[in-house]
Amino acid sequence: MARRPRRTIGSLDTRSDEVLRAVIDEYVISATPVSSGSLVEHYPLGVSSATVRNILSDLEALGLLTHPHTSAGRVPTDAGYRYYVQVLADERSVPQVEQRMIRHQFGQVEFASEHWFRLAASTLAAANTGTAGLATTAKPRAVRVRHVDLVAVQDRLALLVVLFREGTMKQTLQNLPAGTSQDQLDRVAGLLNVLAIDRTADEIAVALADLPSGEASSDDLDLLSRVGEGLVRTMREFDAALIDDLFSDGLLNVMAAPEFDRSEKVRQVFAALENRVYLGSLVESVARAGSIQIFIGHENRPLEMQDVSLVLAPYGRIGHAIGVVGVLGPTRMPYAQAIASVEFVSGLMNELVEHLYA
Amino acid sequence: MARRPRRTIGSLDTRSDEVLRAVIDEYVISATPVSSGSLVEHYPLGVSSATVRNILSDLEALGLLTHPHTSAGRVPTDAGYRYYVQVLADERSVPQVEQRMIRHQFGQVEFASEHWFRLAASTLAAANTGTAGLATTAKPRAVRVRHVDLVAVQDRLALLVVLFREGTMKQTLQNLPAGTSQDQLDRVAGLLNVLAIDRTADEIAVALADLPSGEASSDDLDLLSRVGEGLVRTMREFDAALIDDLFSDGLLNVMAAPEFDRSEKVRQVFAALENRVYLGSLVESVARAGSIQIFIGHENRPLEMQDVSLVLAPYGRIGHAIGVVGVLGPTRMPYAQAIASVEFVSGLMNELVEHLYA
DNA sequence: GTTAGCACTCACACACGGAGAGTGCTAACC
DNA sequence: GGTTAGCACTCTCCGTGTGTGAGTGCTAAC
Repeated sequence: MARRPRRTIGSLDTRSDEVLRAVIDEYVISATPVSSGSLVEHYPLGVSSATVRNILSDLEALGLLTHPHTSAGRVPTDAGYRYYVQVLADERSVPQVEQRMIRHQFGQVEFASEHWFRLAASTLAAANTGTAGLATTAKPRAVRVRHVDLVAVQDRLALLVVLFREGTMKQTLQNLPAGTSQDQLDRVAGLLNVLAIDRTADEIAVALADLPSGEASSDDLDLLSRVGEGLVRTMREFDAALIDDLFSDGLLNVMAAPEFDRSEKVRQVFAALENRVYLGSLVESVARAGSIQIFIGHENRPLEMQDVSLVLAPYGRIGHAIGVVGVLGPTRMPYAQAIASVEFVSGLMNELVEHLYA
Repeated sequence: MARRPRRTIGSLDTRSDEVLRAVIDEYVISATPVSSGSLVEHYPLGVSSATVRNILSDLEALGLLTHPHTSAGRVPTDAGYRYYVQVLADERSVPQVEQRMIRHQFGQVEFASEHWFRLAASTLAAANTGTAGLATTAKPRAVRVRHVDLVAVQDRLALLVVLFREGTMKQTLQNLPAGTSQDQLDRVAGLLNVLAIDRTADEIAVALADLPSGEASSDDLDLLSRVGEGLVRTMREFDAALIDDLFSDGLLNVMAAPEFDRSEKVRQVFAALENRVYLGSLVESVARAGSIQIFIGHENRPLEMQDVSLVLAPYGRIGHAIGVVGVLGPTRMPYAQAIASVEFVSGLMNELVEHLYA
């Protein structure tokens, strides 16, 4: 299972790889520039610190590492992380014990999708120190109606509940003419079901336009077209959104990272998360790729997000509803672990979705 | 309309009041200790800085102000803010123009309650610089069923939709025996409606226990008691929660305040907001009081919240669903303005709820 | 009671200096 | 030729010292 294309960036020699891996692993833990000395001390490189220094300066020349200042250790660049992710990261997986624990938790939870998303987010947050977990609901392209329901809430007001074939649902309040009875609502709901079932917003709009109108129309038909329009509006609104709902957990973990000790930085991250347009575009591209995608630091367009990385994987069924789960953290993030946990959780969500809407 | 009990704390003389008000007003703007000099310069106190210094030291002796250090200006204490809020704050109200604008926005928004809460939160965030807006959904004590619906989602799975008399709704997925038809679901939904309507969880549980059971039970009755149990569970869970849903906006504004420039402080605030237990207790006490309540700094129990203040007002109908709207900010907060905007928005929410569930 | 004057205090900003960490280079070594 | 020991060099960090300015508290005069 070649998860990621390996060696797409020309590989370095083995020892350089080893040193780079050691630098990144060490830096991810310590969050301070790593020196040649600490490398030979903590990693079995089998050479002296002087040799390591030579290698480090080569890696720096390649743009994979930098130097805060002359007498400081080395820090990975975004390119360094990219190389690490692409070539160096060991393909690990979530330990069986944890897998069982997580599966168990998903089993425990009330059989309702919102809980799953929360759980996915919190599982991912817990699985990686210093990162936040993200989960979007599975967002279909153009939803089709499975079932429509109308319930009187008050004299001039009804709740319109729509269940979509793709497994999500929406509800909105609809204004009614005065004196509409629940009986009439039931009749109209029946008509609307026949008219709307298995159809998209556009198709329903066409069907509504074809209704006999004008003089010959009864009260029921009037109400039908009125409620139908509300239905179409609701569906179009839903279709237009790039992300339906976004659950996150562990943002506090991210704030705890030393790179975010000034609240100004934290603000940026939060502001970025509220930037649904960019997140939407990421979801889009992850869905299109159909596999786990990693966005590192400056690879993110918005300036506010150039200090963070995201590891995102799609779940759901292509052509149907697709959502994304993943983690967000500082660029200094345990990528190997993050990749493993994101892949596991997205696989799990896949199973759940499959099972639910088979 | 005596909104808050005035002069419950023994009043100082007029001039001391004026100076204290000036200190607080100035500090809220500048966020730096205010000196006697700047007071005489910016406020029409009609006395010299030496006199002001005397008054300041009196106010400090009373515990209403402090001193970061000898040669610094004065800073209000929590007690100072309390006195300000209780006695000094001018009873202002939101300007007519803004009121109209806000009403207009509420009118524009889709007639669905979730939007209102979001709008309430963002309105409150926008109305006060440096504070966040909060809104909880109206949470009834013990909900009663208005209508129940069952929709097949998949072979062994149905969506149970419950609409409560109090105006909220819940949905959950229910496991079914294999081979259950929508027809049967419709019949059972009919039975369940008869059994559950206008009843609380406990009452429904009793009614379910009274069902003819054992050998004589048909498939429908089996399914009814099964789904009924799910309904009771859902309702009990909902009843038990202190807060159903919490919307917030403008947390970024709070982070921008100079007192929160180190992310450690910000973390505390966020952690506190995730402490639903404490927030629930606040909501409880605001609901019981039936009027706007202010919680200043150390008046908050959790350590993490002793640097923030909350201004909260209830809305809804006592004995029915009650929710809370308000703002959260640093103790250095424009209280007069916050009070005005919170009272306006809670009034507005009241109107909306009244209109909806009259 | 109010105010001018003044001594006193203290944070803040800045410069200085030593210590320590870590590099880069060179020359010797294998 | 790659590897390594040795060493000079650089730069941050931290503690110390000092001057400056803001602001108070006190006193004595108004």
